[in-house]
Amino acid sequence: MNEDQNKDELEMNKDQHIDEETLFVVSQTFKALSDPTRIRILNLLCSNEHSVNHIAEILNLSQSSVSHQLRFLKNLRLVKFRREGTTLYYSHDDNHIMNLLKQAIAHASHV
Amino acid sequence: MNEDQNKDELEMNKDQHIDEETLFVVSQTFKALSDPTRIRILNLLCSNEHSVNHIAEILNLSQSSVSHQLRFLKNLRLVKFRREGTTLYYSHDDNHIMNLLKQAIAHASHV
DNA sequence: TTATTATATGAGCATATGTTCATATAATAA
DNA sequence: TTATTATATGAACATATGCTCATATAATAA
Repeated sequence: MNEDQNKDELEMNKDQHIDEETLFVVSQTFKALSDPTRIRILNLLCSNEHSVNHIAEILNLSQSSVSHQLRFLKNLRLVKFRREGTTLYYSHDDNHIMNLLKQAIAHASHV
Repeated sequence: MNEDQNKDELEMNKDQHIDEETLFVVSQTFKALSDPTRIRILNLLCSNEHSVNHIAEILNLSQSSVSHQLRFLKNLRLVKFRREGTTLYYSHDDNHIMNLLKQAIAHASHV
């Protein structure tokens, strides 16, 4: 990572008008992270890939619900999957957003 | 900031069960950041404090809508205000969350 | 006091969201 | 082929959300 570039970008957007597209992407991204089920799924995929049924079992959710939420996350390119026979193994696909989630969890867990 | 402590905290929550309270706080926090209107308000408060009417004028929103959203943000302690006569000047009140927002905007604005 | 200015609030409404249920699809095995 | 396993999908439903409108409240001025 280039920390200087990052710093400049943060500075650039300081109190500046946000264009429509950026506003939409940011709101959609945070919307993805605003639901407890999706947070639990992403947190589970933080380190390892998991199949749909495995996610459902571990988190005590219905297969349908997990599948719906994974589709949601995949549309935003936050997760990806690989196939092995009839099984799909999902994993996270956006290190930057996963890092935001980790930061928020760390921040919240010691409030 | 203590980067080592931060790193340890991130590591600690890696692929670990999130307790209910943390899950709730994290989801609420991201929910606050998931609405375009609230993002625009927080972005405006990023550097300077502003009165309710000023926010409404600049962002072309109704006074009522801004007031409702500010109440929402204040309940989550993301903003605070000071009084001057009949005017309330709002400002941001959580550097960590503001930083998450800046990161997301920076990330989205050069996709 | 009354009037004015700034903000807060509750009700109502249209839309969005997350879940369940039933069923469809896809890959593989028999 | 048919059966099985894993996953995806659409409809329906209950709840949540964000806005507007009308009005209430609070501080100050006249």
